[in-house]
Amino acid sequence: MNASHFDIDVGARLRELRIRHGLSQRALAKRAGVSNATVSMVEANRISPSVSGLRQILSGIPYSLSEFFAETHPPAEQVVFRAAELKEIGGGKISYRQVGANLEGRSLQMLHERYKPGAVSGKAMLSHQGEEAGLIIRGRMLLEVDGARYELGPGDAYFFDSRKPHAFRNAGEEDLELVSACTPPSF
Amino acid sequence: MNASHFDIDVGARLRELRIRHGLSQRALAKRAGVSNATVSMVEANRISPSVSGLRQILSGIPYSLSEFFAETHPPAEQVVFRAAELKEIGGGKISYRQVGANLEGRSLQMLHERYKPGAVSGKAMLSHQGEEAGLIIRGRMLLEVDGARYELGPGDAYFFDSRKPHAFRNAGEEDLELVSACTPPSF
DNA sequence: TTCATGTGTTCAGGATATAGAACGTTCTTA
DNA sequence: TAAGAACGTTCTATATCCTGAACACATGAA
Repeated sequence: MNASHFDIDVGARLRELRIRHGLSQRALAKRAGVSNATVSMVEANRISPSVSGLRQILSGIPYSLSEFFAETHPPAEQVVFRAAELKEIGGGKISYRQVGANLEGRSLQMLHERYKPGAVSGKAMLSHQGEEAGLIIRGRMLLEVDGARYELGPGDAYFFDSRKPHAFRNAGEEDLELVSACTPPSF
Repeated sequence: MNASHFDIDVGARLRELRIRHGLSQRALAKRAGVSNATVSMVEANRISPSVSGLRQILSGIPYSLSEFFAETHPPAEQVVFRAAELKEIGGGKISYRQVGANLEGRSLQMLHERYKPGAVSGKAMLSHQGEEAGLIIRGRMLLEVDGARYELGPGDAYFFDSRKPHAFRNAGEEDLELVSACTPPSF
């Protein structure tokens, strides 16, 4: 289904979190209300804890199951991206300039977008969960989300669930310029 | 620590996913290589499956543990936020204007930021995992990430892992204006 | 009706996780 | 040195999960 099923190493992940928070196995066990032996064996992958058991262990850090199983992203390398080197994604009437080079494994995507007058984009229905937001820098935008229409000017912004059908249009005579962000990356 | 620990209902979640994919308990059990009794009891929350057991069940859908435990966000309400109604978060020399009213349960946060000359902000060490990105609209910014310093002008952008220590400073004589996004929300 | 097939649930026994107490090691401090 | 405390690991009885086989109910066909 979704890519990247590099089945998580529960033991290693627990150990990593515990140590990052400066806790010993016994300290964590005490805070969580479980035995230190359990923590030890879970970390060594000698046993596979029940979901409720793992939840209890994590409560001592504290961490939620969602956070525990959230994909771990490799650290970012390049920090600053000059205006000239922003990667051009679109072409023609719409220009998407992406902040960041390789978004593989990232949870955030930011774009510097330019729409020529009359340019339209958008998606009918969406694949995966996510959110997107944007803020208008220059020009006028006509936004349609889930059937409703809005006209936005400089300083105005939007925020919605990516699964809703949506469309963007340059509603003015000059170029439309905006900064958008979405999670997770859609390209 | 982080808010929103509405402990997930494992049984209900599994049942929801199974039915959404048009599978009976037995069909799922067969594909996953477990007994139908297990699926039944897990869905009824009569037992709390081991992590490995749950992983095996999910392999029949298929679903990863990450996807299974991913927070389900309530649908967004308001879509458009006028420049005048963007919620002001900071004060004084730095103004943060947040896109979106209530970010509880959201994974994305976007800010329209203004720094007066000399204004500084940033964090030494970070609590939780996440990423942040930004794009300069006006003015000059001095960015420090993990010890390295960069000067950015209009159109320039940044992207880094939130856990790295970082600081922002208005390095010019005029106001600094930028759009930033981070995940997950830090306020 | 009667049979066949589908659904989800419940039961008893073998497999596995967990608690509590022991173990061996590595420090620090006297 | 030795004593003490902290660390992670290992042992054994008990609690829990998980299977394979029944169970009860619904639907559709003959």
